[in-house]
Amino acid sequence: MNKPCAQHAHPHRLVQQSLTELTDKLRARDRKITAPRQAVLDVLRRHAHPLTNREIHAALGKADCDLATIYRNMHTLESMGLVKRYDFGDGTARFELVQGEGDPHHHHLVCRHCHTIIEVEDCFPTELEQRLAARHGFTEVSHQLEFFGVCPRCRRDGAASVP
Amino acid sequence: MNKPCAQHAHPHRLVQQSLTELTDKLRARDRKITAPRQAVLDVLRRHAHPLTNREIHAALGKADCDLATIYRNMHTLESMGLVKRYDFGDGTARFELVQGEGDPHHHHLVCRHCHTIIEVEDCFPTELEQRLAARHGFTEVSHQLEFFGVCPRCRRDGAASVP
DNA sequence: TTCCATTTGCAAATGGATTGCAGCACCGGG
DNA sequence: CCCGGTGCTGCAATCCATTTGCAAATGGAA
Repeated sequence: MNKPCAQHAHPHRLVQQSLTELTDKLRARDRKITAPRQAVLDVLRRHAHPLTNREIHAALGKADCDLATIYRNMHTLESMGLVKRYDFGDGTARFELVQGEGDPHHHHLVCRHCHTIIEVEDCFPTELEQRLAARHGFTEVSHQLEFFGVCPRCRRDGAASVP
Repeated sequence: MNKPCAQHAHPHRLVQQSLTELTDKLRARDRKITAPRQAVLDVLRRHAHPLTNREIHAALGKADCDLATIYRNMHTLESMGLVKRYDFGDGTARFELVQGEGDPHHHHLVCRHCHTIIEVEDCFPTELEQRLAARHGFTEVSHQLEFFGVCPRCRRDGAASVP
């Protein structure tokens, strides 16, 4: 709670939940098991990094479904705690599957040029968060933290990666 | 650099720069001193918290100018380092005047209901930032951190403040 | 005062996200 | 196994922050 957490924890977040498990979670919450929903969960399941709704939509092959449906489902899944929303400050939300109950939230290190994403297991702010809550009488406190920079590759290639 | 910084630092960020000083900064960077620009700076100068472009626009009284002009100027001022952009995750950017050279960036604690903003002087992540940069070979690293919660007043009033 | 690059106002265009609505599908009860 | 109600979906329209094209207006150096 006060420590820098795992130093060199999982370099990649691996798929840990089967589609069946995820489906069960839907069922447990009285949500209908629909094709679009399963397709979305399956896409998220096989990606280690946050995806935008558009990326999810593109990743759906033949299971294609309406973008609006994806937007709606992401809200649903988020409120159910199955996915977590991240904001990289570029105006589009990104979603990642939550790995079970005690999955501690994490942060990201994003390349400003090629948008490569590195998962960051460390998390300091929680401590600060407690202090702030106490000092200002706030409740239900949470925080959002992301890191930005230029990755080794983009630095080498010059800033010509993404205009 | 490794410490939690000031514990009970300035509860409010005060106006520290005169309009003249700000204007001089524009001049120093070969920017034209125009009415809209001065008006915007003056509005920011007299507000202790981040403002959205729309709020700035509304705050301009007779000095009214086009919203697009404000958007363009905020980009300019940001690239000049005169203002800093903040993202509270609600889809609209907010800007705050940077208090001179060594003004250490800071963060905010925002009420999810009434959107009250509390300036947070503490800043931990810089340390983590260094570690991340080193570990992954990233350069020009920066971070963005904001806290969210429910303020004492909104908790009392029930979640009826903002729909 | 003159000239030109920078700015501005206005209107149209973008792009992510949301919503109204009618039709379809999941799934518990019969 | 079939039926009906509630929840979902597709589609199109809409919202809203932000951006952009363009011609006219304006700083400010010569």
